[in-house]
Amino acid sequence: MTETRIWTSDETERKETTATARTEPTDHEHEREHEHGCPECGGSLVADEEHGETACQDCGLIVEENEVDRGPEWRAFDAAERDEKARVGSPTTKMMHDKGLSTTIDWQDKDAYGNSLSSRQREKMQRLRTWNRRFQTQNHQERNLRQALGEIDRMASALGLPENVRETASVIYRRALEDDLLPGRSIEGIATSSLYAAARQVGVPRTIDEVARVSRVDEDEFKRAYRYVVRELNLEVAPADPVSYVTRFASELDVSGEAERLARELLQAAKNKGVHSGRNPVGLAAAAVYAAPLLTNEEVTQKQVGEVADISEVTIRNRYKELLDAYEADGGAVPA
DNA sequence: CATTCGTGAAGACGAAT
DNA sequence: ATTCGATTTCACGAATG
Repeated sequence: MTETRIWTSDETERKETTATARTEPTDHEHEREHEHGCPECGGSLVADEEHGETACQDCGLIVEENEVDRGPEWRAFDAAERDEKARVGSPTTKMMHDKGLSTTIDWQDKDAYGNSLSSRQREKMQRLRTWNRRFQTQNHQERNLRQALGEIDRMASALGLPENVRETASVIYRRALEDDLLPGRSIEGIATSSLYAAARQVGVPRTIDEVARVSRVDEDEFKRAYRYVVRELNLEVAPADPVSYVTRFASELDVSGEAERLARELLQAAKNKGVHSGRNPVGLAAAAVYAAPLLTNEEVTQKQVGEVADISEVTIRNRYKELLDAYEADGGAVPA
């Protein structure tokens, strides 16, 4: 059996039609590829930047999906060489909905010049179409993914979350998609939930409020979706560690490093005494960040802490006493 | 005057029925 | 689906500095 070379690049059709109606001027650093017309009907192509796809205005054919353009990693010195090299893809990543690979296959058994194909070739095309259809039935899901991953990326940036959180969020979202959790739910909600869960799993949690603020869904829907996702996916999301909020709250309040260290100790003591169970971790962190400066004679009001942590003053009051008690009982020397 | 503290009513949530 | 228990929040007033 002869080896079939599937990486040949000649399905790249490059009709040189005059530049068609682009809805917007080329505003990105890199030049885009679709100045030619639609291969299906010849209609003009429209690049939809938001969804990252290029579609035909007339027949709706999606010519190129997932245009996450990271720029070519090659150089071409003339047109021929460009054609030669131009089909290399972007690096694949889980953050791209189809890892950058997708194809469209015509249903007609004709070649590019309109001639009929041999039976052998027809058979081959049939096989290819079968597979392609499988991808296309996933297409609506892929659309979801594309939009969702974009959202995840946007929110993660807004929250200053590192790359690995986005990757994790992508994985979670994919699982949700595969398990058919989406029907009846909003993409936004699930995407937001994925990100929130990912942040917690990776150990850099954000509060529900923080996440909800950058999300397009309201907080209630977000929470509902989150619980749903966690339950259905059996995600093991340990209660957030209060300590992981301390640094952020402390720096926003400009408390001393000494106080911040003390806050961690308070929380550690609380954990040792088991005072923390059932309580809102954010509340604990807030209380610690309020209590610690008191012990080091710094000025921080409940109100200030409450604002940066989105926790009511009442809760801080209730918590920080418990923290101090636990700290004392745990052997910490409490300065008067 | 601002901040802290305590209280009861009310809402939200998870677990159990 | 409802009920129950615990937690959190809100609103208020009192005490403290």
